[in-house]
Amino acid sequence: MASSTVENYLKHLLLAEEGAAGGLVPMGALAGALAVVPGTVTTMVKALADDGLVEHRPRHGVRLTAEGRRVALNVLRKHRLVETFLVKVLKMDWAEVHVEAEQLEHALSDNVLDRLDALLGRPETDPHGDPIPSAQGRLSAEVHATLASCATGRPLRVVRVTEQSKEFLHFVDASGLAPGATVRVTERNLAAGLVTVKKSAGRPLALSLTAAGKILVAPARG
Amino acid sequence: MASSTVENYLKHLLLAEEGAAGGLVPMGALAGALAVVPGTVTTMVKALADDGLVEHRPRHGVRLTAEGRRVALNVLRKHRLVETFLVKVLKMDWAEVHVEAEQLEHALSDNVLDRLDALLGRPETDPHGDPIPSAQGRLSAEVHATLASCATGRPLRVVRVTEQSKEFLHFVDASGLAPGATVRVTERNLAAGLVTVKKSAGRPLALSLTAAGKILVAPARG
DNA sequence: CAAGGTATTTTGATAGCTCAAAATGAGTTT
DNA sequence: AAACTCATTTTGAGCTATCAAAATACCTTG
Repeated sequence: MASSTVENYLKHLLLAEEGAAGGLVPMGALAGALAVVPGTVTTMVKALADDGLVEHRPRHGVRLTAEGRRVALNVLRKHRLVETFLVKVLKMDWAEVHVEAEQLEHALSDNVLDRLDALLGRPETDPHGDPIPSAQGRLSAEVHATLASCATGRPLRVVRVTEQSKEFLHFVDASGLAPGATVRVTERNLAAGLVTVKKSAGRPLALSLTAAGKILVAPARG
Repeated sequence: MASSTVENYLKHLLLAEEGAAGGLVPMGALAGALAVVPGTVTTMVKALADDGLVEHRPRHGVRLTAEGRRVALNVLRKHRLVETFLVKVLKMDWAEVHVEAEQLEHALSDNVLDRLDALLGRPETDPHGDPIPSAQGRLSAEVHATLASCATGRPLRVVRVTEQSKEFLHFVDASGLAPGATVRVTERNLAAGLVTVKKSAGRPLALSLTAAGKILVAPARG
């Protein structure tokens, strides 16, 4: 069994690979994600490479092997299903479940996982709209537009929020921008780095481009 | 935060104290329960004593301090509530939940614990009939008779099964002796080390005294 | 091309938990 | 009392995961 440390390295590597050029993740990026110093990552990555879980290109970066990816997807599946359970069944605040799932994902057996999945009706996304890897290790790679990239006018449905911090999620919730909400971009001011959005029944709301970029959307009523 | 190793030491110490003469648990007993060598226990217990979680009487044994007991009860509460959840909500086999709970008990926050408790309707016992410590750390100390100690004839209700092994629990289940069942002791043969029991609608069943001693009962319709 | 800057790797240590095996203590047994 | 037995403790070592800080490699800039 992979220790929870190993599981965390692989999970963060998987997350970092999405959108990393060439799939090679720099050691520093991984160190940052795991909140450890770079030297520690070098040491651990070499051990993971010995176990065939990652491929290490010295001084360039690291990437998952097929086997490492398999393990990482299973951990991510646990994480997202646990989050879904905590929100749907235990009625917890979606801003709090990330930290809880961070612990539970390493303690859940595949057996319990599958029963949880069945209880929840085999959901495809978690409360943040993040896709849940299937038991077979398939991860939806749908690409979405963001509130920062959309033209003004058209109605949009929020489908995903790609940031786990409590503060940001509370803000999104309070602004009525959680997944499922319908909004319209009313104004984009790239120079000022601002976009303004409006819910059908609400006052306009200004967002930084950075914040808006974390809110993924799809055309509404498609 | 106590590491899961520390939590395990304290939990097993709590379990071992029940029924230990003078409340002092010999180092060897703890070593056996934790499946580590005695030297390891000596080392760890000294560290726990430094942290004020246990009291170590060298060459005699160890016992929980008030603080250690508080932590241990919280872990035991998590363990038993998780077991209850796994059986009641996820419909898992009661013979399998012990090992699962062994992992999950260390990953569950107090917050999640309380919501789980509420979801389950604040149960007082787990699926094996073991009492669940309250959030305030109160543990029911009810003493029960066992199938090995009861006189023949009177109707008895199984209230608790004090053994976690898969094999034993499967046997108990298959024999219809799970908590809630009603039985009668029909014969006791101390010389042969056997008791025979009978369910209202069933054939007689022979049990060793050892096995019968693990099945706790109360007078039926009392 | 030499000089700098930055990411990465190496080195030396440490904390937590464990084992094997030798040493010790304490209570019998003879 | 001397010898024996058994639990406990001590000693020396190893593994995993971490850090701080020095060394190294690579890329860019002057």
